[in-house]
Amino acid sequence: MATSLDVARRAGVSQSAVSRAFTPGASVSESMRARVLKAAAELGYRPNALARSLITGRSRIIGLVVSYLDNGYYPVALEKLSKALQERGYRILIFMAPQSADNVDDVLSEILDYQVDGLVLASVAMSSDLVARCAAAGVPVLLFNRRQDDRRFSAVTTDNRGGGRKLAEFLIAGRHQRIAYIAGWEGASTQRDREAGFREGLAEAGAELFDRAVGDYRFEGAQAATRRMFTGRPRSARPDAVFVANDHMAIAAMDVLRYELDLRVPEEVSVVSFDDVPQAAWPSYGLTTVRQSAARMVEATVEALMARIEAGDEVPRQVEIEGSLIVRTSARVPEGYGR
Amino acid sequence: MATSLDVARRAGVSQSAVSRAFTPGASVSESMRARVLKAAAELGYRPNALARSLITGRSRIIGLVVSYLDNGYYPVALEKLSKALQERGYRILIFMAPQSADNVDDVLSEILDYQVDGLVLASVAMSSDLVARCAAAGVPVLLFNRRQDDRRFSAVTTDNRGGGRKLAEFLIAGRHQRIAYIAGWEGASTQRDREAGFREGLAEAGAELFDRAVGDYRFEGAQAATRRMFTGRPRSARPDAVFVANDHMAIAAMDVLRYELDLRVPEEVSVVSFDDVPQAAWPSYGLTTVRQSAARMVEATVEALMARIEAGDEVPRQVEIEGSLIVRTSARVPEGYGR
DNA sequence: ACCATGCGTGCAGTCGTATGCAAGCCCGAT
DNA sequence: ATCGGGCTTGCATACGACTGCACGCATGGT
Repeated sequence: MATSLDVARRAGVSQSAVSRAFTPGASVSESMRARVLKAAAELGYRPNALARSLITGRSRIIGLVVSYLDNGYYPVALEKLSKALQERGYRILIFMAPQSADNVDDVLSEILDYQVDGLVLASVAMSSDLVARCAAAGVPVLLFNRRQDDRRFSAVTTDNRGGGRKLAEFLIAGRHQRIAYIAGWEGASTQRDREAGFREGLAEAGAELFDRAVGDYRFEGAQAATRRMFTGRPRSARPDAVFVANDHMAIAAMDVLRYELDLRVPEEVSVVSFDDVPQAAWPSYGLTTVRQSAARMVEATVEALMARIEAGDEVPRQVEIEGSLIVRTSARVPEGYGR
Repeated sequence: MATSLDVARRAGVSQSAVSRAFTPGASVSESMRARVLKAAAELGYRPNALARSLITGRSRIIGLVVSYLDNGYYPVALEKLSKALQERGYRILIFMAPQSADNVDDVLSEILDYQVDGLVLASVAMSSDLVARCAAAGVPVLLFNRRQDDRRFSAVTTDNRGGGRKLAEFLIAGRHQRIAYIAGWEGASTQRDREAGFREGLAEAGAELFDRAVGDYRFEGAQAATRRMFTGRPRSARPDAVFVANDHMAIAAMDVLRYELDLRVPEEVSVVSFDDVPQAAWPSYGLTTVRQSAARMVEATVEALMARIEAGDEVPRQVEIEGSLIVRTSARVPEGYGR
């Protein structure tokens, strides 16, 4: 690999000149820049990003930690995030978080070793010890799709509580009598907020949860929860509507209802959920769901990160994006919710 | 951030000693190492990976270029790849390739600036100019799920030709009369190989393609292709079986067949495809497909990369993994293909 | 003719860590 | 007591690029 010194020698200039020719805004004459670029092209030279980062203290790398990629929401978000950051000259160093929360700290430490300019945690929590280290290192942390009451970091979420409430109102309007809930992983703020909003919505109509099970945001978890909830009971003791905490689980639940338990959806059971993953729109499912707009969340994420990294803002931001109800075919549609 | 020099001072030793304490296999006494680690812990010190890479010439970063993340196969592969590399102490720098192949070179150049130790191109092609630069930089390139006749880089693929042939045999055995094909993006080797194998299989049974359309490996492309193929013709002029070049498109095709055209699958039309993405197993689709094992492909990928990076092998490897036919419910099942 | 101004350039030091080399130490063998 | 050898340690330099500083030169105004 050619270095800036090689280029300098070939162009008959100093190494500094080469550096400046590649640094936007540096003080170089046009003729000098042209000469350097010519020599660089001949040698196939490109600046070494690592060496540059070492001295500037900015790597233009954003660390991303993700836990589940099987949930269709995250690939979409990742793709958008990556593109948006790429446009601004940043790259993504990606880490898969192990299930067990203990190891997350180890993984995060490794990321920090790479002097990332920012950290995005997608549905992942972090220990307060690590928070302190990030703060000390001046690395802004952004929680994507997770809230933590600690105000030290930025967070971008959907209005999960409001979304939950909308779903409750929708089901109530549909005159459902026995409304159940299949919960996500209880440690997640999305789970807590969605449930809280849902319960609030029911309570306002004088209703309450008919049944509840936990699916942990996992496919198999949702299958098991559905079976538990619907088998071995007389028809009148079974829910006639279920809010499944996210689309990923809702799809699993619907398939169990239809293909294992021979129940018709939405005629016998209405299913609603949250996220609006691409698969939710597939006609086989047609999930009525609350859209958590990946585009808007990513936009807010990038903006918040750039504010801290480039503008040097000190105060973390907490952004909450509204979720809109998308009415499809998986649940009985009440009057006035025309589709 | 604390540096090795800070640690050295606090422990009352030289900076070299600190470096050695963090370098596995270096010559340090146990007592010295303990002393250093203690001081390091007190300061929250961790070696700066960028500085280390600068001097060792190895970044322990693997560049990954992906084009489609909406096809469920890639998230799965990405997750496995990331985990496997993480275990070996490597991280992934990810890049989304734009649709237009022109920009891929720019993107790749940026990756190379980070002195990656290796490059994985998932279903992405690269110009020969870039190939030369990678070779010059000593960066091994691995084509994932794509073949290129250039033998200079390693490639890991499934036996697409063999898989296509298996599907042809399966459909023939099912006594299908009018067998059609919906192609992927014609520039892709997977597309060419799958089609070639499929045609061979048909030819051996004395059959040939009844119809053909192109879906470009895109969801909307497959929908359009299906409509074109099945509308405005009498029943007897419509295919009674379709091989759709991958699951991602097959799902789109099935939904069009069932929900737009009111055709029953598999009773009126059999659908088979390739990949075995997670969604293929969902009972709503139950795709009969050729499994392209992500686990095995990733395993081969990591192995090939490590051979070149760590063992210093010079010769690129071309690995082709067998694909097995997974029989589900989207196609009529002939005798002997018990399920 | 003089000086103030400003731009363009090179020099040299810096970022944080790794590592060849030589010096120091301890130990056992002769 | 002497010597050789192995194990530790520190010194100094290198990796590749950025950047503050000072200097040279051309310019313009008086």
